[in-house]
Amino acid sequence: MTERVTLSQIAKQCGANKSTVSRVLNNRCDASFSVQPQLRDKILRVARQMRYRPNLHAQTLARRQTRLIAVPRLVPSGDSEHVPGIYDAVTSHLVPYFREHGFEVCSTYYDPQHDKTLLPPWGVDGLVVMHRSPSHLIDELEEAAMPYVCVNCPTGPAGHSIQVDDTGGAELALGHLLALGHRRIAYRRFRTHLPPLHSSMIARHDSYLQFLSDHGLKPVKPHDGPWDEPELYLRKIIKAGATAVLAYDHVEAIRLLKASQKAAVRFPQDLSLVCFNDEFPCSMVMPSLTSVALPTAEMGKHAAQILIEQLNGQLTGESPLEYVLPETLVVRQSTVSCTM
Amino acid sequence: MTERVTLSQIAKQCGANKSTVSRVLNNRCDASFSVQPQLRDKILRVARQMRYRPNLHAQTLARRQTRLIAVPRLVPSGDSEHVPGIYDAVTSHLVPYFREHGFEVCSTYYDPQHDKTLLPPWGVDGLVVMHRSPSHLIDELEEAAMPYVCVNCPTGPAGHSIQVDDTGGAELALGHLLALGHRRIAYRRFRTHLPPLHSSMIARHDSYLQFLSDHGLKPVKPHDGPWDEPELYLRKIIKAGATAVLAYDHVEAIRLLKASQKAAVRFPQDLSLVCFNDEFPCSMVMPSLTSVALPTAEMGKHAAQILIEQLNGQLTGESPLEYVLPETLVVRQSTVSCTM
DNA sequence: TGTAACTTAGCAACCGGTTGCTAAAGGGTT
DNA sequence: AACCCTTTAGCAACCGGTTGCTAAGTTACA
Repeated sequence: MTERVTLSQIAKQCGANKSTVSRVLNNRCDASFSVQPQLRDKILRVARQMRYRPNLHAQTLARRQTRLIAVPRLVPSGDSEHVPGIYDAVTSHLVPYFREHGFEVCSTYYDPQHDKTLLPPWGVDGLVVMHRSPSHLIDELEEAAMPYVCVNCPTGPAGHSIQVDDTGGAELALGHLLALGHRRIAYRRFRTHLPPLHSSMIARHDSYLQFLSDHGLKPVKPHDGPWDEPELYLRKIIKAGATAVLAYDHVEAIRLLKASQKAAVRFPQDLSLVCFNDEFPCSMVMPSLTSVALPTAEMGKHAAQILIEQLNGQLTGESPLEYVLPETLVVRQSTVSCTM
Repeated sequence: MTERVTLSQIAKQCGANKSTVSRVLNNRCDASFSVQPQLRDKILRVARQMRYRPNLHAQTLARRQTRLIAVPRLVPSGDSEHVPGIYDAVTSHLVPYFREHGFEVCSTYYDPQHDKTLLPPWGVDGLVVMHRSPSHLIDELEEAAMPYVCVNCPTGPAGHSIQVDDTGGAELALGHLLALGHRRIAYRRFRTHLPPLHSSMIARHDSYLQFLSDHGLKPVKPHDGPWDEPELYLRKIIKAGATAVLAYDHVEAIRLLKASQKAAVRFPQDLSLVCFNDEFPCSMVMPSLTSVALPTAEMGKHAAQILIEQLNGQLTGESPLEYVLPETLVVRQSTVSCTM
């Protein structure tokens, strides 16, 4: 770390004591402290001249609070292509809100392979967790009494969380298809053989089954079990009479789009397509994708709000908050009336 | 900040002095210090039992170094859709490398609207800058003698940097088109009326002009000046006889793809398409995009390497390093032989 | 037995701020 | 002039570690 201007240096310059300088710069003019305008101005001037920037480590040590929020980010393992989820969207809404309230935000990097904690080695006042994390890591947060809020991922027993209503989103999407006359609706699951990485993998699939059952429809196979390559999957569901597909996310949807040529399926004429996650490039592909938008702005804002309240001690004693935010449907070109 | 176990508490538990505990936990057994195995083990055991985690702020203060690297990230302004560049790809390669060398990495958020510095308010040992930043911010880094390395963006007079060879990349792309028989090659500029946000906007365009000129070809208008909507742009270049397009980035390319229907152009039959940035979803759109891949892994690794060497004082006195890394061409479906 | 040399561990200052408490200076009143 | 109150500002301890130096205890050797 490069050497910086310190309080004492400023104090010496001004012929004052560093405690005075500290109080002036922090505007600590309570009943027990005051300065003459003359000295005050001099201190402020000198500090600006010397480009004084307080050492946050020292401040943290003395104040016992950092006003720093960590947002752990998953380090992508291996050389897999970076596929964007909603992390960035939510984070970008989180940051300004925290800043308005005097908190800084930093992303830390959590590598499931190596890291044994979500907590950064430097102190923070709180965390916003956006990835499903091993429960012992969440437990650790609670043991350490570290304020945190989970966004779109499972929380611990005492943790507040922001969830999205995937069931409602699925209903919007499926209702839309139903209204367009579709009766044979398939579900395209997430691209992995691994056990569910995220609760949405279960929620979206379950909601699919529930909705169909509620409306007297039968699921189109395959909707679970082993993962088929896109082309094979399309052939299977077409054979099974599907006229529409609900995809786990935009990436799956885009892969289906791509496989359509080989599988001799035309979107949307032969098959309508809806997906979760209205993120790039949903609006830019051809046909543009009808998709369920997660309320990323709201998620970010509420998460920040809850965490700030926690930090201000306004949420003690209450039972954990769980906000469930609605999703919305953005209709585009990939869904059309059923012609079958 | 929640209260944590401190050195002194451990020391008291062990009936030892905190300095001894500190040295044991940090394995400081130089010539001037040693402990009996018995005490050593006890300290280690108690520390583990009490789940001791050193306070990094205190350590930083005492050691005068943080072993923390900041990677500023642009806060997207307004509600614009998050469009991924290569930031994430590079960062994900940066992190493991730094960690292997004992450094932690955090992303900080830089908001051009409000922030007057790239430096986070807490101390860091160095920065990896990946966004074109106002030059006075870079100057500030140099004045503060803060080690930094710029990746794919302009650096200050004394700053090391990692650049990519956009000219080479353009030559690969254009050479590929040339080999396929294309002679009327258009260039699709970045989607903004603003002055160049990034040097690549100039470099790629210039390289385009240079290559054509070198090979006795004429640019297809419009390749600069006001930005046209994708559809209008396509109509214009088709009218001008274009058989291929080089796009500034994958987002532009995808937008062109989308506009093709309205503009009555077929990719790749009527128009071949190459773009810079081989990122999601280049391989997943239809037709998949022939694209120039930036060496994100290499960029991350070299950036980390240079910064670590700087931090170790191995790079003093030398003139600034500038690594220029080659780009590679990934040929996919969007480019075919010219049939005109 | 005295002493040099080595091992083991503690003292205390320091990193750069913050803050409770106290002291000095200034002003007003009796 | 003595006294009290208020304003102004400094002293010093503290936050939780790190580290140079020193002290106590052991062993080795003359």
